[in-house]
Amino acid sequence: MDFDNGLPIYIQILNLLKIKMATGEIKEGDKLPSVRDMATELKVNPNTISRSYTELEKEDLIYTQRGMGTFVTEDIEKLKALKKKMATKKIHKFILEMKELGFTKEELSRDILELKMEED
Amino acid sequence: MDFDNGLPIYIQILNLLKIKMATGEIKEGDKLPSVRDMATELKVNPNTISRSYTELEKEDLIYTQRGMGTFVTEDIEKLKALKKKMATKKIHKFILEMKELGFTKEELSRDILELKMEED
Amino acid sequence: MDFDNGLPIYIQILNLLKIKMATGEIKEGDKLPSVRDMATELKVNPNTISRSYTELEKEDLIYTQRGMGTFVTEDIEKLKALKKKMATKKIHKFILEMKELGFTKEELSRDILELKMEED
Amino acid sequence: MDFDNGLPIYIQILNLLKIKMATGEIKEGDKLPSVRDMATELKVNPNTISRSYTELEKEDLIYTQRGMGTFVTEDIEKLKALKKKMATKKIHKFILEMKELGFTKEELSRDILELKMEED
DNA sequence: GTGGTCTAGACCACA
DNA sequence: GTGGTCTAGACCACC
Repeated sequence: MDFDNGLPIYIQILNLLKIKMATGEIKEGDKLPSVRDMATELKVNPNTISRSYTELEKEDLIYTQRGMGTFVTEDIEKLKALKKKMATKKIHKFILEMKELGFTKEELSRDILELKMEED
Repeated sequence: MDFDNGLPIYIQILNLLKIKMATGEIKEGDKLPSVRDMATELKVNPNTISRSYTELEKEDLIYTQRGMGTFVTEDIEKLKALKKKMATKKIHKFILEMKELGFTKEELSRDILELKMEED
Repeated sequence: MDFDNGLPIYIQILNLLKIKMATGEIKEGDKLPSVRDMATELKVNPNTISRSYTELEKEDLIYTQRGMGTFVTEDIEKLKALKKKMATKKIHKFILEMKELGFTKEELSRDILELKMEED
Repeated sequence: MDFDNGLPIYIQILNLLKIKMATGEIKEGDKLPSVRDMATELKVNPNTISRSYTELEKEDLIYTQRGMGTFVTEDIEKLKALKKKMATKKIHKFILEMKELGFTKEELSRDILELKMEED
């Protein structure tokens, strides 16, 4: 796992966790690794992990129990909403940017399918 | 024109110019506004505009003639390539991210078309 | 009963007991539930209850008889004083904070009455 | 200025700034001291100030201009709303807590006025 | 053991 | 000069 790109490390970790929650790789109620464990595993300072967790907690996606650890929200609806929210946000942004470049949605729809052919 | 979001202002301006070049709103050989003019127009520090121009010059998309000003490249192929390059880059990034969220290209292709219906 | 907010759980429980003593819901000489019973009832670690009791004992509001359990003080004056102490402390803090915000006591006195109208 | 009490320093500073904004001691558009300046002035680590600023920015009460500094929101309505919000929140909390102790609003209203007599 | 806070000092991008 | 991020290491309260 690299953190080369320009984004802050704590954001990259936070996004990683969000994706895992959205795809169900991490489920409701699951215990997240302790701040220290995750820090050593990712070779990052504990403060950095702590910050990722704090941000996620502000979004009500995880919660902490004092002295017990950090857990994914029990509210499965939040996790479902997360996936949908992340997806539509990305799609809208994509279409907006491509429109600026002069693409219509039909072209995009077709290009994406064709791209599939090339890559597979 | 706001520069509220997280991106550096010089990047936002740079992208704006790129899009104008890609869509033909600015054509090969066109003269760009002087650093100072553009700075006052966008209410931005001249250094910021200067940096945008410098970056574009590094990409051979514009060039400066001392005492004359800054101009878009005469090489029309570069501009055509620009559009294609920007588009494919965005598309690849988009598909990659959506795959992480568990979407297939077929779903994306369909979703984009459906999205069209809702919005039009 | 939730313990979501920022306050330490043992403080919340301690305050709860204090209020019950101040309002007479728990009376002088009453036996308190055992640490273990209260812990299971409130779904909390026994250590936490233990700490609440210890703190109350330091304030001479309760006492323990080895092998018998934990009891509210027999000194009825202490309980009366408790109510007054808690009240004046809260009032002073409140007025201090509201003064910082630029409110006079007259305004507060009036606002509280008006607030009553709205809520009843 | 002491930071003795239990609250995190960054919260205390944050609250201080809020009060100054609510009372108009700091006005819309005002430039706040730089992170470093305020840190040396309050004899606190710059990170701590930074955190206070970050939290206030999340509440849209201040904003930062890259490389320029940190400023109070231009939106005067936000500042007015702040005062009202802080006040009602404190009042409600106060009344709630006093009700638990068995006080009616009429008693509170009277007690606050009487308290005035004592203190002046 | 857990997370939360704070300090000290560093580097970076931005204007 | 500005704020943003990160590391290193420490202390604390809580469970």
